[in-house]
Amino acid sequence: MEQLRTRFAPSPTGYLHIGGLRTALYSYLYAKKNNGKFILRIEDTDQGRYVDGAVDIIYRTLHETGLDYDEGPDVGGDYGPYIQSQRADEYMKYALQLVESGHAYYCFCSEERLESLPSVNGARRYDKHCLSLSKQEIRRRLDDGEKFVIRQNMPTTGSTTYHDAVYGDITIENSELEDQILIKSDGMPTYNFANVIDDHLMGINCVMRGIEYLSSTPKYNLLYDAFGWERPMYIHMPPIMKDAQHKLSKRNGDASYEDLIKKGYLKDAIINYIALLGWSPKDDSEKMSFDELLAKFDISGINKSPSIFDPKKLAWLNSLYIKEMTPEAFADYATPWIQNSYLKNFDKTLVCKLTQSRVETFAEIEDKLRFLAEFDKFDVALYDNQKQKTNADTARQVLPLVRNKFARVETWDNEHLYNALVELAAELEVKNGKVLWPARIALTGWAATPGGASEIAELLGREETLRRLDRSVADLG
RNA sequence: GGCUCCAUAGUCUAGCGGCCUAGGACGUUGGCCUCUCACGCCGAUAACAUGGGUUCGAGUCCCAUUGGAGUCACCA
Repeated sequence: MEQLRTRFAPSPTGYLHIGGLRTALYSYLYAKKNNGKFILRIEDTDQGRYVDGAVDIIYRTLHETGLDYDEGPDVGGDYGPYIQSQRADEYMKYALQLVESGHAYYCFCSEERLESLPSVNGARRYDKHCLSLSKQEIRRRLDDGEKFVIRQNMPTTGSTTYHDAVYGDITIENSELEDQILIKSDGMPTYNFANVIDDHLMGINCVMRGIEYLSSTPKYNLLYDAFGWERPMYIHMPPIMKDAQHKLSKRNGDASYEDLIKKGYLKDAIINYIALLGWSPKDDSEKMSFDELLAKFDISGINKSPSIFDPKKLAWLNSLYIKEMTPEAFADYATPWIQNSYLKNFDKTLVCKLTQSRVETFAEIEDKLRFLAEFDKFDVALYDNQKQKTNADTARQVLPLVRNKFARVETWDNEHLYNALVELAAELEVKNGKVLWPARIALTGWAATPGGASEIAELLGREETLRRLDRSVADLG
């Protein structure tokens, strides 16, 4: 059997979007599942939209996420070059072949004439005006150096049907098809044309892409037919939405892969989550490693309807990946966030210990412990706690004793500090909560904190702990 | 607007005529655990868009309506 060859063909116009990444993911998974090849091709036929550095982002993101392509601009291959602007010469040749066979024709129409065309149902349609030009006239105008484009000559009757692996059979009336431009007046091919030529030349027999191409696929097929080439297998996928009405897009400032990484999402969680957007495994698996994804992926699990990107679920998945990291790995990954904030002045191991099970993204670490850096006067009502039976009055009695206990603690760590507090409670013949609660409030001024009084005291250090205790006692009057 | 496609809870989804008094997950929420919070564990909440068919039987098939998406560029 012929080897499966599929490709990811992005345009270097900026960051790699979540939708694009998912397309690459599915293509990669499907290719690998079938012992096929996954190819990267850069579609830069529109110089106007080229963004510097965008190509590098594509390479980097794909490699970082493990979507290693077998052939591509930076890794080579037998079908290169893999950048369309470097294959520019090829396209005209094929377009001319189509002109020769009558499947395409020269068009000299001016922009003004095009704009004057009547619009039908809200859309202007080219009227095949130049199709009737005589050979001599075309020759003459070409010799005169007139600007031209080459258009595909669509049949006006009949219909075109094709099969999509996700959406099934799709039929479109040929009369709906416009004589689209194949070669632009600057001599460059349009995306649609270059795509077909390159896919064929590169032996691509499986095309996976977004649903936005579903309705132009008949045009592609007509091109394949005109050349007498075999049509590829098509797998279109539904869009990823920001909400019910809007697609996720960089234009609206929606998160790209890089943004998510910067916010502290793990690449495994991102991949895992987007795999689940529009696809589901046969079983009920949710959290899946890359290898499990590879084992379970199947195009029959691809959904037909658009799915909305849910940051909450991504965050949940991310927290799962964070929790399963070893403390060392977590500390390692958290380093940039810690180093770039007030947290750099605190014990990293302790900071990590208190936050690993409490954050969904690394960016949250900073917020969770902000009381370490900011200790302002707080409302004494915080000492009120029904369950522990504490309030400002009980705090006033207990806090000075806590201070004294702490002052005498020799080894400043959680265990000793905790024992000191429990000991105090025992001496006073009260429940632990009666001293633990006010102690924590007095040290932080926060109703809820990661870790308890002793853990926070350990993090603050002896000096700062006693200082805060003194101040809180003073504030109680 | 024309054309194409889609339609299970707030969200992601399972379901391919009887196993569905619709399953899983996020979220929300009650409880347990607990030095508060978080984690973890146990429970709850909420859906087959509507109307017609077909069939002994419909979330599953057909049609219509409604809603949504995509597309209609010398952009990809």
